[in-house]
Amino acid sequence: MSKEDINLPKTAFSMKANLPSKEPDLVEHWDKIDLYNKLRKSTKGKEKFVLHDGPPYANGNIHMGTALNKILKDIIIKFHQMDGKDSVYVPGWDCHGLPIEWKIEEQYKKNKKNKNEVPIVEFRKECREFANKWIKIHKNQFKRLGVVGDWKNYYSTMSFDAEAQIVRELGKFLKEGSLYKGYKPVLWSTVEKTALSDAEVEYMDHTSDTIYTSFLIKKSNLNELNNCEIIIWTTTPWTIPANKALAYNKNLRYLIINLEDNNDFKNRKIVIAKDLLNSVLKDCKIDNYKILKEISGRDFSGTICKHPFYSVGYDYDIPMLEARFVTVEQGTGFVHCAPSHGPDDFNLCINNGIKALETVDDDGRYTKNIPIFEGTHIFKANSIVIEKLKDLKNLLTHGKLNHSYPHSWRSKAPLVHRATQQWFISMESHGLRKKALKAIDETEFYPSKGKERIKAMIETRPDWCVSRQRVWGVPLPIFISKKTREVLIDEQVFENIAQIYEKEGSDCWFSDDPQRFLGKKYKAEEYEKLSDIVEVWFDSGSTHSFVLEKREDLKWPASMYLEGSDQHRGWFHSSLLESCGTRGRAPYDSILSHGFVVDGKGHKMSKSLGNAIAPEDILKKYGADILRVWVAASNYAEDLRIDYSILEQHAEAYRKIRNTFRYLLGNLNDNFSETEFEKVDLNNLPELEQYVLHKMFILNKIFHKNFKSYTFHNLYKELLNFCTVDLSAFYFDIRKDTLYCDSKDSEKRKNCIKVLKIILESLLSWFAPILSFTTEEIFKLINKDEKDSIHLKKFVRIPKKWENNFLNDRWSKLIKIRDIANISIENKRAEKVIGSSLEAIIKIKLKKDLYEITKNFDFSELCITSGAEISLNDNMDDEINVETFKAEGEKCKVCWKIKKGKCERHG
RNA sequence: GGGCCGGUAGCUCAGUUGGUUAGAGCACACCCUUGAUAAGGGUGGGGUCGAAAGUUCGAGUCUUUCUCGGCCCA
Repeated sequence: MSKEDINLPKTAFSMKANLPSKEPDLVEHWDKIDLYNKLRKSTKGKEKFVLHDGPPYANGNIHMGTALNKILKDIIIKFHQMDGKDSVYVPGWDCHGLPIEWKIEEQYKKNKKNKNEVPIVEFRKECREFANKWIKIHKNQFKRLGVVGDWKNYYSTMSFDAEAQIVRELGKFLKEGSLYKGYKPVLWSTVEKTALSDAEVEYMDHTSDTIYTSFLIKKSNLNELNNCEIIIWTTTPWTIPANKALAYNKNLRYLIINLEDNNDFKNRKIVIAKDLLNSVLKDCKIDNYKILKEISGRDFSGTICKHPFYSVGYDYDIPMLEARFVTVEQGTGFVHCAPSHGPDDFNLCINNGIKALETVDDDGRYTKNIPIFEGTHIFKANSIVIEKLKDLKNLLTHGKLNHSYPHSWRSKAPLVHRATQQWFISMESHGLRKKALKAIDETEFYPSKGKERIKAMIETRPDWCVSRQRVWGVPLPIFISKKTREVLIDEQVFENIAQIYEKEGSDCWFSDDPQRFLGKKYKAEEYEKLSDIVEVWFDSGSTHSFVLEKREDLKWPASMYLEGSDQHRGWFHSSLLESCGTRGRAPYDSILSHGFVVDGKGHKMSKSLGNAIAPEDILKKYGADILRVWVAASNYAEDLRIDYSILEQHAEAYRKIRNTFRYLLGNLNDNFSETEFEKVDLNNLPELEQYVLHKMFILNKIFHKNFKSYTFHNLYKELLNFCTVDLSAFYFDIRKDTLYCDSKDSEKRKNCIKVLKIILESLLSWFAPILSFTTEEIFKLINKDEKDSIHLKKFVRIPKKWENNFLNDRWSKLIKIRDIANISIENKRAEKVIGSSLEAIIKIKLKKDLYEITKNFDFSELCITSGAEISLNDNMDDEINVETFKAEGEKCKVCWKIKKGKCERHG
């Protein structure tokens, strides 16, 4: 007998995966066979599953987070496709916005070009080209990960039809009346008369005037506070005329103090934070005083003060508001709030129903909203304000402070926070908040905690500011009547603008005659054309309108939005508001959010820590399928850890799966044909095969349950355990004897081959969404049709009749006996009595119940020994007892079993 | 600083409404095999469930505090 006479496995499927070099060929293959359109044809007319792509920003190479996001999307899309749905995926990109503007400006700086001398249209053209360049790069990076989608017909927020639709969407808010003009502080340069972004700001030393001034309490819930005065400290005295509120911290302790020095404040009662007593005493040169009472910050709740200029035209209430940003680092433990002149102030005030006003004009002069001081330039106002406070006996002291202060990077002039005209979408005027909260309730969240997260944000968020004073974006389609100062609201105008953009994009807004946009109905000279652009969250929040609604191949609402958990405040949020405002419901049925990619210790990845891994490096070292395994095996509901040792572990698991396939292919000699599962004649199969089919029935059930709840890490674990525990260590090990040593026409062997084919077909379909490359590699090997793909297949349907709980019971008992036999064999092996288990025979003693079930069963096959005897023994402590003995006799040259006589199979 | 979420073997994950000695796979150690062979099989070791306190007959599971980490906000 030689090796040629037994049926050893043979396959072209290599043990070594070589993924980094093989995978790019498969990407090319999918391109060549036009897999995406084939998929569409294959499920044409079927129920659609639309995972609407959250557009990544077209800027910079992809990182692990992007890779995770795209792979997870691809896995889910493939799952639904193989489940029989028409699972459509149109990738998209977010293109407008500041980061790209910066990049272009940086290039200008390098080339010594001045942005202000470049026509806006030309500048925007460069931004557009920049975005296009990155879309191309991203596209290839995503395809390399195995992501299948409509790469030829992707969407972008800068496409002409997108820009047109964004105008139409804004028109809806304008028409409804929920888009209103308001004011919000931005960093402003009075020299350049322009708003500046954070990146254009330089911090330099600056000497500011400081004042301590007082606000008389008008009314308080705490009796002792009546007639007391709240002291504030500020480095911007010129903002005092714009004061609208005072802030305190409820967790601080405060003191009521009676002042007894001989000056304006003699016998006046002031309030300051306890921790700041000494610094206030020192700054204000207070020598004689008396502490009257210590109170809690909470006591200020409901307190109303008077403005220090109360008597000269500022006769409105100044409420005291609770704010966490109040600290005891410096000042008095109270902060004066001018909503028009500070972001903190603005947010606190808006949350308490106090809106910012236009208090200072473009040049830096007080407007008519500021009594007494109208027309005064704010940089000259400090001394005037200080004088006035002194006159009114409300100034404790004033001084100078040298500190770091924002300046313009260009003119080096000091900047101010100034409320400028902005455009807001109201959360309340047309019930947007209510609609959005209802929509959240009607949305399915994976994991479920996402629902609470977004709900809490919607409940408390202020009105949505949708305007920006930049150039790279969709222009706000707003004309204001020069006469009435009213906004022009006419659907025909919006539609006219949209139609122009559809043909040529939105650049023309900045270059063309306004009359073009107004049409014949209105005269351009009577209107002022806005030059603001729409903030980019409105762009991406509108993708559902110009992608889902507009495209024939998609549907509205989407089946799912899937992004990182930060998007509860981002895209999930803006899409919800946009859609609820215009269509009254969410643009998605479900939301899946994933955690962030962190390093092996759970720390965030950063360049400075040096713990970041680039997807590119993983692709080079392991291949995309290993990355896909990492995604599938990780619990995305939490943060996902990754480092090379974790990847190595997953690569190890991958090898196990690969070898499972190799065993199947080897024993089938790469000859594969699909099986009609329903037609499998169970009664003619050996029990072991029936048991394996039962196991597959159960696995299939678990598989679909986990698919339904999108818990892929559990699903993957079940598949892997099936390969390891049920196949490799059990079924495959036992059946090697039959496969290798039985003749090819033996019924038993044929039945085994039949089951191997079933397993191969099933595993290929189950693994295809995850191991997209490897399953395709195998599929190409066993399938003649070169234009076919595993991804065009459906999940196997496991017949209900494969379920066999009787066999399951029986075999779990048999396996228990096998486990005990293995321990016994291992003991003899340790004693060096035997080596291979085929050198052993086992004697099994069982109590009556087990004996009755198993007495006719051949344990030598199950335990891979040369012999096995079973006997009844009811007088044992244990239920099962197994003894191992060295097998006596001749070793069969074919099957290696040791028999006293001739081998019954091989003579 | 605030809000939300999380911490179970070296790693990835299970752990029902609180109820036996906390599970799986991988990794590790030892052994076997050399007919899945840069593979395969067997056996085994390994956890004070982030820490402390509390509720309870009983806590990985409930409560509080602390700690570490993440996201968002300031």
